[in-house]
Amino acid sequence: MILKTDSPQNSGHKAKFVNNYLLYLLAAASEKASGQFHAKVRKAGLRVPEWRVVACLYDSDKMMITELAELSLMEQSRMTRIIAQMVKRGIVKRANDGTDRRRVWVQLTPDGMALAQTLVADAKAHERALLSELADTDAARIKIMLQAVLKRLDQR
Amino acid sequence: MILKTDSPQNSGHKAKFVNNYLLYLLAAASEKASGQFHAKVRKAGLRVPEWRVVACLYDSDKMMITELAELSLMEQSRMTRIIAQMVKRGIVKRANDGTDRRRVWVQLTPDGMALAQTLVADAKAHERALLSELADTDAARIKIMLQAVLKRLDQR
DNA sequence: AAAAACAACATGAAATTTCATATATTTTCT
DNA sequence: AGAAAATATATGAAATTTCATGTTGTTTTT
Repeated sequence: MILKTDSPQNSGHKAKFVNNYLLYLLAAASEKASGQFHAKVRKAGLRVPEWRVVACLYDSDKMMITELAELSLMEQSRMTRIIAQMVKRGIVKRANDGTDRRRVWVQLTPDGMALAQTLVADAKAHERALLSELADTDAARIKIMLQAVLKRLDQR
Repeated sequence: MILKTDSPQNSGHKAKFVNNYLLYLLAAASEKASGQFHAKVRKAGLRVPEWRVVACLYDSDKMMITELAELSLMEQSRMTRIIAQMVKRGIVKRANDGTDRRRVWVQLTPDGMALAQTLVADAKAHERALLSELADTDAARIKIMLQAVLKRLDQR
């Protein structure tokens, strides 16, 4: 019986780390799944962080800078500047809070809302297509699973 | 029978978009799951993109800039500059290819390798802890699922 | 009712990132 | 072989991001 010799690259049988590492898989899945849609976002004239703001405001109609930052997974000072730009471009507006004068409420303008509706519809369509591609895999239940993961992560 | 009135915020029964949107769930799960470990990375003196390089090189011992960029989910020009910094700090070194003079092979230095070993061990421990927290959920199978998703995404 | 602690947002300055494009080298095509 | 296309990396310049900290306003303590 003839034994195959390992190729030099492989001689040690060391299992690859990265491609089997949860945090990498999550990051890679996120990046690659988002790629296509983010191209659409840019064609609509928004950058990804701005799209996140728009999507958040589509759900809530007004949010504080801090809330937007947390939900959009960004730092507050960055969000402040992103909002400033979006105000200039007429996508959102800022409003004061009647009782707590520290707060800034951010809302979509009519233009912003139009953008939001278009892009959310696109996002839903894109998601349907993506999920249908995955339908025959374990991956079909991925959303439920990710929601469970997030719940755990938020609990700690 | 008394019917509850909706709170104003909730009066259209509009289902929230963001928290049920696959691309958001992926991004949020990735961010939040990584948070803790990335703090360790920074304590070890690396930033996240640098840790990614180190992890890749732990697996492969030499990689081209382009390969590193792709696997680390970054753009090539950014990777070029990150590598330049890491060379200065003695974490990696650059080497030429004998036949193709365009290529730059990046390798860990002994110091870099030591760092890699420590951090990969930490990463594995952190992953074990994370997965054990999720063990009683659907989420336990998340890695298999994500690998399936990535396979699909890479196929297109 | 001060003082202290906390919370929300803003901002300067350094560093990083992006985008477009340049340069050098190899491959492919005709 | 020569031209054209493709590949690998580098780089200038503008824009964004980060980090630390400042400011203002509110809540909690004592």
